[in-house]
Amino acid sequence: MAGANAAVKIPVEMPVVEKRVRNRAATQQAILDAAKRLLAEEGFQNFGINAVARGAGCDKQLIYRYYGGLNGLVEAIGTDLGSWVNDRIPDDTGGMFLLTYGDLMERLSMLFLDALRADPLMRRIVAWEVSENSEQVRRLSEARSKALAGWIERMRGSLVPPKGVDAQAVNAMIFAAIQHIVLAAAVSDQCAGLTLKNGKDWEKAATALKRIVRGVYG
Amino acid sequence: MAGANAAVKIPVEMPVVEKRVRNRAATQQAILDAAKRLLAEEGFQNFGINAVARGAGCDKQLIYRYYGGLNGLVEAIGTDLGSWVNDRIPDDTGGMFLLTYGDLMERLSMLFLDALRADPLMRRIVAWEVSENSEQVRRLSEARSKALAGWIERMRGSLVPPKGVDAQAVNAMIFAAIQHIVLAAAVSDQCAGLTLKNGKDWEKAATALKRIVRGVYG
DNA sequence: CTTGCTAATCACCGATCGGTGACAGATTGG
DNA sequence: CCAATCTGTCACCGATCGGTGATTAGCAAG
Repeated sequence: MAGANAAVKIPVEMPVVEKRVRNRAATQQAILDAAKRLLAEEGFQNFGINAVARGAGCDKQLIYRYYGGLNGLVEAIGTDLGSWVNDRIPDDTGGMFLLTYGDLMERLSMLFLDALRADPLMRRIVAWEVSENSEQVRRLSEARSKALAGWIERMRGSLVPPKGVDAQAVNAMIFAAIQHIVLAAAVSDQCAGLTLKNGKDWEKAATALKRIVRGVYG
Repeated sequence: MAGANAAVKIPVEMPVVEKRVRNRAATQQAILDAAKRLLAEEGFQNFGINAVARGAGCDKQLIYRYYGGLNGLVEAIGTDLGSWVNDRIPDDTGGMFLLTYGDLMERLSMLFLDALRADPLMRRIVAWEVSENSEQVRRLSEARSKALAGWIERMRGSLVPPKGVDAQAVNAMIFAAIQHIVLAAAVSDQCAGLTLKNGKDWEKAATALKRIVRGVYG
């Protein structure tokens, strides 16, 4: 820039940027936050040590020191994931009385659909899960599925699926449908020819989903 | 290995590797084949100019010359995709008489499920679609959905969905479920707690899928 | 054989990647 | 006050990335 001559010897009296305090806990948190933010906003494609360090505004060496590298950092994200899920998906029944297994699954479907739509980090992780099978993503996947299974179990209460229906397989299909449609919509606003832009589109999707659930469980 | 001393001065009389013939068409095809193979086997993560050139056993410069770079190459893959789909998914009804829309959708679901399970390239492309929104993947996505839509339209014949059902939305859910469950199984042999390893597991998944279809369309 | 044309290769560029060793500044215990 | 420890920064490494001239090598027509 102008005036960048070396002769001036002003000792940078007070650098406008406030000095970074020496605080390990805060730095660790900043790194973790930056990692989650980066993963949520940019996806797993360019997720690496350098990017996280840039995002956290610190040296990448600290990531190695405090988390033992990217693997450890991802693991820390996974640990966070548990509470994350429990914070974002309601545990109660929303004031409804779930009388039948169909009631339960309809409600679970809607809650999961909305939660996933509202959670970019979780979406990126799901996309990562179906794209790679590294150690990193396996850890994340495990944490996610465990948290999810726990939530479902808590919601289920004492309700049991009707006889003659392989509920595990059917539910896997339903959750798979939700995950894929939300992922597809997040990147291209559509899925299998169905436009998913505004709330009205999502209303149609939700209705179709409920119809599917009711078609199986009544 | 043994005997690899540098003193021997045999002028490599006849390098075992046969000399590459000067043949533009063949080279172009080799590049395209290598690209498809790489994408199918390694995924889109490490899919790049250098990797394709290595796989094709030629210089990357030729990819720029013949395809105008990676974008053009991906476009060529997309063009291939159309015939690819039509080759791999049967157009007939398998000797069945599809009397109802439910019959049709059940058959389409099974065909699509099997086709996707058997086609690693298509799987990688689907995973790519939900992970990124670059120009490249958009081209591929468009080619895929167009080929798929054409196939469905051809199979549909004159059958129409029952009144009172948003078939477009429901079918999007069904296809989303198939895609996600196949992708998840391909990388981790499971989906939403459902194990998907052997044929028996897939039988259960197929049954669940049919039950869902029949639940909606009867 | 010579002359063009073109297929194909080589060499190199700057940028970025993951990873590491050395060092500087602050804090703390003795 | 000194020394050890901890936090943070910097410089550098080799490898790989996408991308681009310049060059070599084979083929065919004259």
